[in-house]
Amino acid sequence: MDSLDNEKNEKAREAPSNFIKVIIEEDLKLGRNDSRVHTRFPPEPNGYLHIGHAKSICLNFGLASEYNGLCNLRFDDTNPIKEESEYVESIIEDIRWLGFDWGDRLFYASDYFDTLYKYAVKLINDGKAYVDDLSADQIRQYRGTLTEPGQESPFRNRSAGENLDLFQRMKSGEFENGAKVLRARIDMSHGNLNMRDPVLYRILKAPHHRTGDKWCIYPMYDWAHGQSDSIERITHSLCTLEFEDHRPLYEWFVQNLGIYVPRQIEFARLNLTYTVMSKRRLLQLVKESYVKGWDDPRMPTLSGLRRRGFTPVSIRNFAERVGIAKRDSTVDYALLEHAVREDLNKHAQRVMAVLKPLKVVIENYPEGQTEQLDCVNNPENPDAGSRKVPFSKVIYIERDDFMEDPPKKFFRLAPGREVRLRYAYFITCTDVIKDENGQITELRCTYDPATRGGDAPDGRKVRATMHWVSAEHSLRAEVRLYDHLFRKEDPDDVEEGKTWLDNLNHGSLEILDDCRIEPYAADSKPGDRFQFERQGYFCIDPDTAPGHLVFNRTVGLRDSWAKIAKQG
RNA sequence: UGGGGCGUCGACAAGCGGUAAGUCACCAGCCUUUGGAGCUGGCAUUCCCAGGUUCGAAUCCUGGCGCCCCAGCCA
Repeated sequence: MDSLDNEKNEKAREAPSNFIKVIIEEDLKLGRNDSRVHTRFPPEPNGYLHIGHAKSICLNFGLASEYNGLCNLRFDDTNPIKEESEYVESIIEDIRWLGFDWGDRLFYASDYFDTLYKYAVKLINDGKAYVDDLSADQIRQYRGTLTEPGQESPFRNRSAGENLDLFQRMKSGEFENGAKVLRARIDMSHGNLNMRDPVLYRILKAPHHRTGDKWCIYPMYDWAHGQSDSIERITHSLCTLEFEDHRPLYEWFVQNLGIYVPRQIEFARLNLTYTVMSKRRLLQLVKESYVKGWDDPRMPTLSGLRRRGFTPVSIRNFAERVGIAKRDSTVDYALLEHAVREDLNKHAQRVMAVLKPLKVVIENYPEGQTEQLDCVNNPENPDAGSRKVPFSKVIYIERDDFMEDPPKKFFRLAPGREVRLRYAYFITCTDVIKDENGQITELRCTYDPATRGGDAPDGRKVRATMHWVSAEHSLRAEVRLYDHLFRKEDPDDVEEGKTWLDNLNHGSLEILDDCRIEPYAADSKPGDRFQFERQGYFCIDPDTAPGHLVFNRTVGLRDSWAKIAKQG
């Protein structure tokens, strides 16, 4: 291989560029931040991580590794009412699973509560913050509107001494929830509402998952976030678009405090078709039992996708492919599916499983005989080797693989037609047996002993190759098929008076409890992944118990027959 | 006559004054013991619109139009 080819290959493998990399490279070139790149992923522990967070995680950790920098994990735990340690644990597990490592740099905004308090005192002393006695309602009224300026609070001009005293007493619990707040003293007529004397602290007599009962006042996110980044000396604070107009406020804080100024860059959050991504909505789906939990395989949560069978690599590749930009966008769910198929195709063990069994008796096959046939484990990877699969007189095939009166383009089994049983024999359907209702209960076929392994010595061709399972040797299994959680690409596309919940797809879960799988799967463990030949990728669900296999369908194989059938 | 953003193929997304990358989806063909995978080819004479600058504009200027975010003591 010449060097040009090498160069080409390298180029092809390179992660795509984006506007944030351009900014970072510019900063590096100018020697800013001593040429450090230090990012962070700052989740609030009030819910489970979803695929949208994965985009941000891959971005932040990816950038750090690409530029030999560091990425911290920091929990933004400033609201004890909504936050729980259950969530911090799940978040840690999910990020690790995705394949990222923050070394010893696991932080919490609550680590900085003391520092933040001191910063607030400094602002008070500088006449840049004050204690306000207005109620929440009054504060809202005084704030003005989008088009009209706000009005200054009557408490805005208290002396530094009085403010200090009041603030200290807020801290020690002297006042009730909501009685007072600490506000920054900026500009009540600013066009940017965030600059109209934002609240810094509120009184919240609630125990915190880490600081316990130590605090009666808690910092607002806006007050905590930028300073936390500053304290950690984050060079590039990446966040989503809605924080764009908070940036001037964050800069006002760190500049007036005289501390390190991180650079905030905003990018568009991920939206995916056929699902919802807001934590509020995901929480509602869980709480109101529209799904079975945060890790329901239909959920776009990382725990849901994991249980569904997605691999970390597939999610990382997906995150890379969606790109980073500032434009609001909604990514086609098919891109996510493509990413798993791509990974699983290369790595998943092939196995034969019949989802909807139809009994087939091979009349000329010797009664009581069993053969062990050689089957390839993964045609994409010769090193995966092969396995033996038992064949016998009575087998099951897929109901959908037989049609009594087939349309022109249907190549599979039909009366009088010959097809191949994968890795086994050619069989020809000789008889169709039905019950009193006319339902097909069984097929009679003959086989050609000369076609053992699936090749006809006389060179005769068949149009179809079908999967099968020996009735006597197969294992019974439950298989859960999943479809989109919502019927519409955009769940918010509703008629007057309806809500996104009315777009829930009630057929998103289909349970098949009489599936048959070849014995190879007998010892599989939760998380094991397979390709069921001709059908899709499946993984073992944690509900699996001894003697009761449960599979989740991660994603189906692309199905060109389904397309043809649909067209009629 | 509030502020902040954004408009490039059905969906994402490069492009940074030199004549529209790539990916998904889709279509056609080849190949095939998975109607899978793979391979080949097709898929924006044009970048929201209108003017202007320039030899040359998706890129620069002017003016429109459209979409998103902000009035939590949530993050």
